Amino acid sequence: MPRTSDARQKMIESASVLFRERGVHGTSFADVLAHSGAPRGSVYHHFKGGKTQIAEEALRWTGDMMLAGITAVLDEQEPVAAIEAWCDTWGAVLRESDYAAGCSFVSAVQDGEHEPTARAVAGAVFSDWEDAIASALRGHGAPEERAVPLATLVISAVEGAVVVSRARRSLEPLHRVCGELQLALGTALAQG
Amino acid sequence: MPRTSDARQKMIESASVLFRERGVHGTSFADVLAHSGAPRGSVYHHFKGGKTQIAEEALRWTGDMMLAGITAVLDEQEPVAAIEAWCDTWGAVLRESDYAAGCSFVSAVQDGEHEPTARAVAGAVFSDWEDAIASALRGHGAPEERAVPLATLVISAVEGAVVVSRARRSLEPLHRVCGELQLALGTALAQG
DNA sequence: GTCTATACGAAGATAGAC
DNA sequence: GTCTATCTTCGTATAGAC
Repeated sequence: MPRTSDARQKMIESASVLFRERGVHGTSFADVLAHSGAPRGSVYHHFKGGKTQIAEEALRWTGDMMLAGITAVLDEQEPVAAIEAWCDTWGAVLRESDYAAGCSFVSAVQDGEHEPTARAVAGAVFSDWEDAIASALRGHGAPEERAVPLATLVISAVEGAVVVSRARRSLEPLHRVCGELQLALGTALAQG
Repeated sequence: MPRTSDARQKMIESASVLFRERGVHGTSFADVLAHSGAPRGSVYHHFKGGKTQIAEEALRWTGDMMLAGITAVLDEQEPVAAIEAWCDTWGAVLRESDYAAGCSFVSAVQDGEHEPTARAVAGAVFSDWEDAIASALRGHGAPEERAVPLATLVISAVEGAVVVSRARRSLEPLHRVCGELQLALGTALAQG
């Protein structure tokens, strides 16, 4: 017999997947229910705050998962190699979804006028990622005053490249940005 | 007496403004009419293709305006200085809108599952910008094989930085990315 | 805890008068 | 060319039965 939290967690994970493709504003409860197979009557039982609440929880869950992935790569590889690992992961997401999926947090920012809570979560998630990357850069010889700016550059450039690659339906923009980012970061680390 | 095209052009320009803040999917006809003051009955008279058509035309108009701005800066300044000019412009947009406004084309990509035409326009617009920037970089000593990748990096990083700055309600991410982009581009041009 | 039914509003689109 | 009115669909949210 399934525990009561199973349906709830399934909805969160389905919302996470759908937000990647359609954004928060573009995803309806019907979409989440169809994708998760969760019972229709349980939505407001589990999420009394409605769409705002499920969006907030799904985005936090997504952000934590991605942060874990980012730190796992940083624990095993040099920063320059880590960039390639992240871009490869994004490339797989784009290819396997035929460019339908992207980053939930970019969508959350765009949808912020309708869902301010989602935009706030995106801000917190970006900060978490930035902290993790800046910390790793310091540990690999980056000049102290450039650790945070370089981390911001990496996040911004990769997120932007995913957007451009989706628009063009090609992995080329992502590949190019990956290569240039590696060159820039390699130069900065060599100077430190 | 106003020419017939006045109301039509006003709707396009209003849609352009609203797309920056709410995206294509998040903007309704009512929003466009309220913002433009255009007569309600004229929507389907001017745009028989409905929302898809007005979105396509407004995005093309926006993209052309922005391309003109990009090339104007490139005609007057060195590439490294041009980056600062673009970031300053984006900073003003963010500040004056209290971080409500961003890039229409990022939104258009996110809304692409509902509005595929809008995503296609975004892809074409990004290509136009890339061509203009790559051409200028070639003219300022960039190695031939890096002109396009560097142009893609500039576009991706700036677009990503605008997203992160909106999420965090701070100009800091944009400023940091601006500085790091200038360093990276300066190094690359010196090598050429 | 899950169901059906339904209220309520928003948004896209159409019809026909002026 | 612009108007009002209306149709339809969709999405959020609630009510009450099982």
